[in-house]
Amino acid sequence: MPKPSPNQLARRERQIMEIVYRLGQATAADVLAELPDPPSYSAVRAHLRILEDKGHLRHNRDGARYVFSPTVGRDRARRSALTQVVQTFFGGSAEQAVATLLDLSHENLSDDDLGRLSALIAKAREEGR
Amino acid sequence: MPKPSPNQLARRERQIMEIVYRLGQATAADVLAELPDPPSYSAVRAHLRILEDKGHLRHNRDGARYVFSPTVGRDRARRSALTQVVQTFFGGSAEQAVATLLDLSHENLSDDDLGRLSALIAKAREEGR
DNA sequence: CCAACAGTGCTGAAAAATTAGCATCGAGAA
DNA sequence: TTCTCGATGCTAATTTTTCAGCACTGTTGG
Repeated sequence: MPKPSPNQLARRERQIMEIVYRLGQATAADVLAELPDPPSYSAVRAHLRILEDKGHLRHNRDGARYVFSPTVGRDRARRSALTQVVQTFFGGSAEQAVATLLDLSHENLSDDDLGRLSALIAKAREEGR
Repeated sequence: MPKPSPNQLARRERQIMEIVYRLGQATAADVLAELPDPPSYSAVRAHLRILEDKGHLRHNRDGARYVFSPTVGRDRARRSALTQVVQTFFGGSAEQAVATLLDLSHENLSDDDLGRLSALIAKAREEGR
């Protein structure tokens, strides 16, 4: 089985994968509701089936319907996505990425949040030496 | 003029945009060299022209050839990309994203890097209160 | 000046993505 | 049980993406 590579996905497929990642899990109806320029219901189901074939999604039955979830674990998907962005937009500099992230959402970060991050960095410095 | 929305791009178009973002600017030959499963030279040029039509790229002449660069400024593209990832994979939690980023590349971060970040956080805490 | 070369614009066609329709199956209520 | 509603699997057709070829233009070195 080939490893799921999000970069190879077509436009709709990618949109759907993002929705499923964002929701954690989703039915065809859920996806349809979130999709921009939504196509028909059966079109969405067709995509879900294809994405399952390709190994990006799997489904569990819930009564009569299928609930889809990503095959790649949450944490791994997160790391993969961040790595991608850091490479593409920050020349591989994680420091720059963190700096931008802080600046980007400093209004949304509470003092506690910042405290925890500060502690994290301190710990990293400890381990680094 | 519609705002360039990377999420609407087709597979090849997105791959090409990522290359141009990574390189900062690029000629058709540059893009071709970086492209996986590379098509013909003229195919790449066709894509570049279309991307320019769509408003994602612009070009400057350099002697005989065109050098393409993104229309969206570097900083804005960075923020947009990070926001996207934070929303999709971290439920909007920038703190979690930063934490993952630190863990992800703590091996690549020098003590100086961490020091700078620490200062950044301290500054954010100052401003926040 | 004037080849030789590298780059461009455009067009038409092959390949892939995207979609809707239809027949079927299963769960739950009466 | 049996009917009904909602969900599924599949297929075929339209639309979009992707691609290569060709004729033309500009640059540059001899």
